[in-house]
Amino acid sequence: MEASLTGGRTAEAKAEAGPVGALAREVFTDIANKWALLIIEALEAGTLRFGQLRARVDGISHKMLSQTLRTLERDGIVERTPYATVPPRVEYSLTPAGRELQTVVHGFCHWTRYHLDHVAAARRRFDTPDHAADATLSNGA
Amino acid sequence: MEASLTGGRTAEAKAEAGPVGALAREVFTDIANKWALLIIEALEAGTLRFGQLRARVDGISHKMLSQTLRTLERDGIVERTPYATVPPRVEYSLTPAGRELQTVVHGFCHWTRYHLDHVAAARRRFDTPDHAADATLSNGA
DNA sequence: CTGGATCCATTCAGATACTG
DNA sequence: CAGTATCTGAATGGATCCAG
Repeated sequence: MEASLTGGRTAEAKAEAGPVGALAREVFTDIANKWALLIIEALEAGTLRFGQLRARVDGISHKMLSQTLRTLERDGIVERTPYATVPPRVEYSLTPAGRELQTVVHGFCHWTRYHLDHVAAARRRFDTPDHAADATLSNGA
Repeated sequence: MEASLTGGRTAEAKAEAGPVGALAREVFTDIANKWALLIIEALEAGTLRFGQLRARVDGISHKMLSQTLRTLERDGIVERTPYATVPPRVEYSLTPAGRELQTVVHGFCHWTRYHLDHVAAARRRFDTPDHAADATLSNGA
């Protein structure tokens, strides 16, 4: 039985609506946000230092990078390696699980790039005032 | 040349840092949030009505469902089909592009389920007070 | 049933300042 | 350089009420 994650009110869904489902939702929420995904994507380059990451993920703030990295480390997605040098140096890389996730994230980025034109066109259509012009509502039922 | 989406300050990245990069980031942000992903995942079931979607995506509010669906429709990911019946009936389904995205989302959900134990273990380790006990800081460089 | 609008609490996210 | 804490404004998200 494949747990659904969406957690609908079906029979099986109710059965796994316990702490497992809650944890799943929690983890899902941790990674389903743009900063987490962009960081994971950026770590495709291998091991990166804090500053390097900051340069690669355009627009991210010091705080968000730090915060998101901590979340990802906690979830076992990125590995943090501090060196006792001065000035301090900390390197971040993906764990094996993180690398698996990275392939998915990559698919995500690929989709976005590949369908940019499609999206742009869809938006033009949607934003056009006569959006419902040729709709001619299907008289269902 | 593969656009990076993360938009770092590399040479090529700067070259595409125009409206294209901006749009990419915008679209990415639209779909990189839990409600959008959960809705897309829920639409794996095929065509669903508003109420059915609401039942399938556990915990989503009326407002968020409505709002997110509009965003996804605008981006050409879901298709909205209203019927001129009374009471009104509206059906939602994935567009071809949406179905392609769905496979990626599915990988996402799969990763979450498959690595739940790994994450739980990582969290236990991370949340343990003696987190840095056996660290014995690598004396790099 | 679908969907929009409003009000309100919570959270997110950026800027800044400060420690090691 | 890396990281944390605080303060503030913006955005998210939920509850409720109203319209088609």
